[in-house]
Amino acid sequence: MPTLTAAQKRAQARSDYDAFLAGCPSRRLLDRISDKWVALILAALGGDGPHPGRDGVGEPRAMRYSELSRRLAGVSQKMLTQTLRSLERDGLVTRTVTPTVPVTVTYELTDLGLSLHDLMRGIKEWAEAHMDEVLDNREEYDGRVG
Amino acid sequence: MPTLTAAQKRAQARSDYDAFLAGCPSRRLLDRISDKWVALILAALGGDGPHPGRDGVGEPRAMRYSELSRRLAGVSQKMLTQTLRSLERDGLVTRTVTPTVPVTVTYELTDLGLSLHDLMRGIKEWAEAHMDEVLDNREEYDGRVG
DNA sequence: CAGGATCCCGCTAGATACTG
DNA sequence: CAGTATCTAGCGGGATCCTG
Repeated sequence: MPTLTAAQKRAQARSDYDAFLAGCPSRRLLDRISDKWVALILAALGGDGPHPGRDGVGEPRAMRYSELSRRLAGVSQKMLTQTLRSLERDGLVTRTVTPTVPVTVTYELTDLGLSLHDLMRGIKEWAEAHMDEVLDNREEYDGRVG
Repeated sequence: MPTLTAAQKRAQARSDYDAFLAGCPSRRLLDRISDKWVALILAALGGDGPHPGRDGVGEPRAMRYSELSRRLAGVSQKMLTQTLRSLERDGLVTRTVTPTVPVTVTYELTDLGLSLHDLMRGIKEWAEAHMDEVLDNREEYDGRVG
């Protein structure tokens, strides 16, 4: 039997995935990554956000748990831990434990996570950039319909 | 007093929005658009998905309610209607009622919606393209952690 | 055809308390 | 510091019935 490389098998399988189909695994994956905490965690680890003198763009970097917790204002420990675990399981972030005392845990994007971040960053920035336009649209809609 | 153009006001306001902040409106907007139904509706209206002989890329087009309902396999009327209303209110899609009998309703992307679609399409395609990789990662993680 | 209105269940986010 | 464990209220979301 002919041996397929991983890349070949992936190319083969890719055409079989369609998120429009209810039963397709990619539908569930899409659901997982369509999450505000995922978007914000990837953005944080990807180095987004206001940096002094650097106009909101930074390098991907490792961040500690508490650092993330502070950055994602309002996130509960539960959601942060839970989302990080899910991302780790899917291979989007790595979790590194350094046996200091107290223990130090850092999270970092994998290459796979970085590839998603490049897309997700756009979403977050879109939301911030078009906020006013959306607000205007809502006002107009509510006045027209409401 | 100096008059600001809409573009200037938007540029001014943009720097005030930060989805990392819990109270920022853009956080809620990010939450709204981080939704699998939003991703799939935009993808559908943007002309994504398998087209006979066209390798999954199509033109943006108007779609009827029932058409969308069929395309997004497994979506309930409630979620479809609800999501479409939200998108309409935010100015991402237009809703056009044609007084035939029975009535015909079509949805179409606005320019704003189209701009988001360009980003969202990437997410859906990412999920489909990297499904196998993620599946492998999960298997490895589950075996390692158990 | 394209929804509106209701009922209701399940899961999940959030708060709280505890720990290595 | 970086979580785990537990509990609960709330609502997301599906099912169902109805209508212009």
